Amino acid sequence: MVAEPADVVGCCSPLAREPLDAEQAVDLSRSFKALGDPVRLRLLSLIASHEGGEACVCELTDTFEVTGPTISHHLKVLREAGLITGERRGTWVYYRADPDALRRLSDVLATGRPIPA
Amino acid sequence: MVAEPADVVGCCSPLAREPLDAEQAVDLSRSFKALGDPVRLRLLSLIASHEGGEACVCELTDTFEVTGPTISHHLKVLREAGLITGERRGTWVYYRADPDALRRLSDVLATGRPIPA
DNA sequence: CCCGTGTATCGACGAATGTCGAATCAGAGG
DNA sequence: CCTCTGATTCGACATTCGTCGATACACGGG
Repeated sequence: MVAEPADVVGCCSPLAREPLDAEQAVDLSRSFKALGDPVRLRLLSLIASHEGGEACVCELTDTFEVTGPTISHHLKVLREAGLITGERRGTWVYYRADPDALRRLSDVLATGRPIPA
Repeated sequence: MVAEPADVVGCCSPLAREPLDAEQAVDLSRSFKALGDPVRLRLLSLIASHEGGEACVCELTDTFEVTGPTISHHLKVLREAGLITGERRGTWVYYRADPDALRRLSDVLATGRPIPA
């Protein structure tokens, strides 16, 4: 069994407490890289802030200037980074954000502050 | 005067509260992209966790398998993303992490949780 | 003033990335 | 069964990125 990201990083390991080892860094950088594109960041935000916690792809496409295939590509990147999950219901596909994944990344960057219990 | 990132994003605007507009997204994605490389993530962590809150470039170079110019390049990327600042003191250059920048990114990802005061 | 050492910049190159149009797959409904 | 619509995959292309060696810059010390 491969270690989950959560196992590797731990629940409360801010970047500033101790140096990341190479493996942790590779793991985390994959997630941050997924956030390193404006379209993906907006997609994630649209999904996470959407009523009901999920959004249909058809609602996402109209917001951007890029084509459908490009949206699809970005959703795949977010999905493979573990930041969102997708589910098909009939004709439409709905995506929702993974709060645990976001929180994990947030905690890594939370320097200096005590981690809320 | 150009708006600072902190002004654009606000101090407590998580991704999931409301959709990021295009400008915010471009701004934030630049920072996350800087974190989207394993070497840069380890560099940042080494700097942030180093005693005294700062680290000399000479101490960073030995940790990695990459050459000096490459380290220099990654430090530049982190610097231009506003995540670290560099200062020359005599022969050596010392870098330190910017806690505000890290906290700002952390807060953006802190979904659902109340922001600690 | 000239080295020697620590950093940074430059120029180049292969690999990865973002984007598109065309083609394909998945379901719903005649 | 056929077709229409929504979503993904495929193949291609220009751009960006990470890396290196060579070179240039900044200081401190003989």
